[in-house]
Amino acid sequence: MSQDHPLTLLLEQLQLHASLPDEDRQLVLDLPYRLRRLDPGGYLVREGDVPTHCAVLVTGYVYRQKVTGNGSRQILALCIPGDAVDLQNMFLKVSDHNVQLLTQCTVADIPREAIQHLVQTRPAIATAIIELTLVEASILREWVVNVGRRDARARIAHILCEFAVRLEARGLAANHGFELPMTQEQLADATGLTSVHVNRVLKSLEAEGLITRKRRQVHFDDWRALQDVGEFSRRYLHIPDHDTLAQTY
Amino acid sequence: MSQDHPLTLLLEQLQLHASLPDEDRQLVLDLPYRLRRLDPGGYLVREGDVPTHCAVLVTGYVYRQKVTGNGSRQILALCIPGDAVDLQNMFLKVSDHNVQLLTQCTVADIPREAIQHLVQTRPAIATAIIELTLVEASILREWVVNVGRRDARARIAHILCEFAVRLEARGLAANHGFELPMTQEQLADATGLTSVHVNRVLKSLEAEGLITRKRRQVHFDDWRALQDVGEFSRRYLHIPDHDTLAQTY
DNA sequence: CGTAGTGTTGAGTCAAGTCAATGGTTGTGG
DNA sequence: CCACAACCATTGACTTGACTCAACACTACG
Repeated sequence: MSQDHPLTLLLEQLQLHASLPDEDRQLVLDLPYRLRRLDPGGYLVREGDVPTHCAVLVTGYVYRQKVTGNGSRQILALCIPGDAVDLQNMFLKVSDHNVQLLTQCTVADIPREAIQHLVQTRPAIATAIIELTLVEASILREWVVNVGRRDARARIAHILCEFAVRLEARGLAANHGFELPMTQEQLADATGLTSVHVNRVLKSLEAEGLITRKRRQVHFDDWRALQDVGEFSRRYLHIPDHDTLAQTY
Repeated sequence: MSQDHPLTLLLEQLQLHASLPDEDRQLVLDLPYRLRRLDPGGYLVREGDVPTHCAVLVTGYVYRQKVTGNGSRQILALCIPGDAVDLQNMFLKVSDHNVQLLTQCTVADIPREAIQHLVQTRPAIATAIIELTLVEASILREWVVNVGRRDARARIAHILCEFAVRLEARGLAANHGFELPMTQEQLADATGLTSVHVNRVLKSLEAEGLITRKRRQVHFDDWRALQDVGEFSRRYLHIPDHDTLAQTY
């Protein structure tokens, strides 16, 4: 399995809970795909679309979002490299939300039929996809809690913790610090706050010595305290314990 | 397919997007199960559990919930008859949330292995389960929007609309009115509000002629207006259009 | 008929929002 | 290399939707 095959991270993610048979592994890597390079702010999927491809994120970040009647936006999820961005659209007819680029990205477009065929013929892959989808649902449940029942400090601390642990688990973050490519407005849209208030909370977290910010770089000066503020527990991410990298958190 | 087989509603739900082969249908109905009757307030699943069965709701309602550090509770989803309550636990090791009974319920417990075996051997069933899971994720996304970006009036209107349409789609609600078996406190926990505020909002919706309440019975006097207040659109529920009952909404 | 769980109401408070201005950074083109 | 533009971050003053606290009313049920 060559390290620079664009679907390597996807394959790793599919094997997070149980490793696949050799043959299945090869079939995933043999999936037909076409690489695209896209700029920040653009859309990968729009609500109401009837897509024919599944985009797998190779590099960069995207987020899922919905816009409400009064024009405000809610960010629903962050996708990191290796995530299959529109599994929903492979199996449901119409997209129910938008997917927008956070950074410049490389995505691999895989035809809908190729994925469906794998699911039809490879039970282990079908199971792995079910698991992926269930983990995504679990994260969404935690977001409902975050936005519904935590105050601004806890919301922001929590989302910082989540992002760090997920990146770390996929080998994409340095220890106790990472590049957070979100503006404060995007952070606000992810936490159900306003950008003004996000700013105040970030500054207060920094003033209290929990984090340091330099550019978009965030460093955790007191990881334990930040977890406490955000009531963060890794359980809902369903990252297996044998993943030693993630254990450093 | 006998109408009073306890798994009939589950089977219908699995076939919401594509009908299953006859053989698969029979295999679903032949799943081994054990019926249990449980009282309101009890727990079906607790966070941290390692369950061995999948509970399918036959009658009654349950909800998913999580409790935060300061003791407040967030309701994450409502399950109605026909829902497979712990699919997550069939494929992930540990439960990440609690499931609590809203009303008295009858549940059918199906052994974990029986479900997994079906998924391994019946591609059409695996696909149907993926679809179910994706719809559940879509509903969760809408809940994040609801709690993150809508005011109290809209949140409550929205959840009333959702519940009504889902019940209707499964043939469980009368036209433009239904039994809402939730206390105002539970409604508050589902919308990220307090019960006091829920009370005020419900009264104001009633005063404006959008709904009528009698006991726990809710009637929609102005369905269109209620949808507008809640910015409700059925799309995210992914209920196929050919479902004529749901069309009345 | 008492008790426990809900629902209802009012008064006062507060976390977060709004509005509006200022300051910093980055990138671009002259 | 500088000037300008666009975008983002920061700050202060003020407002407000929702919360808190606390009392009281209703209903169901043993």
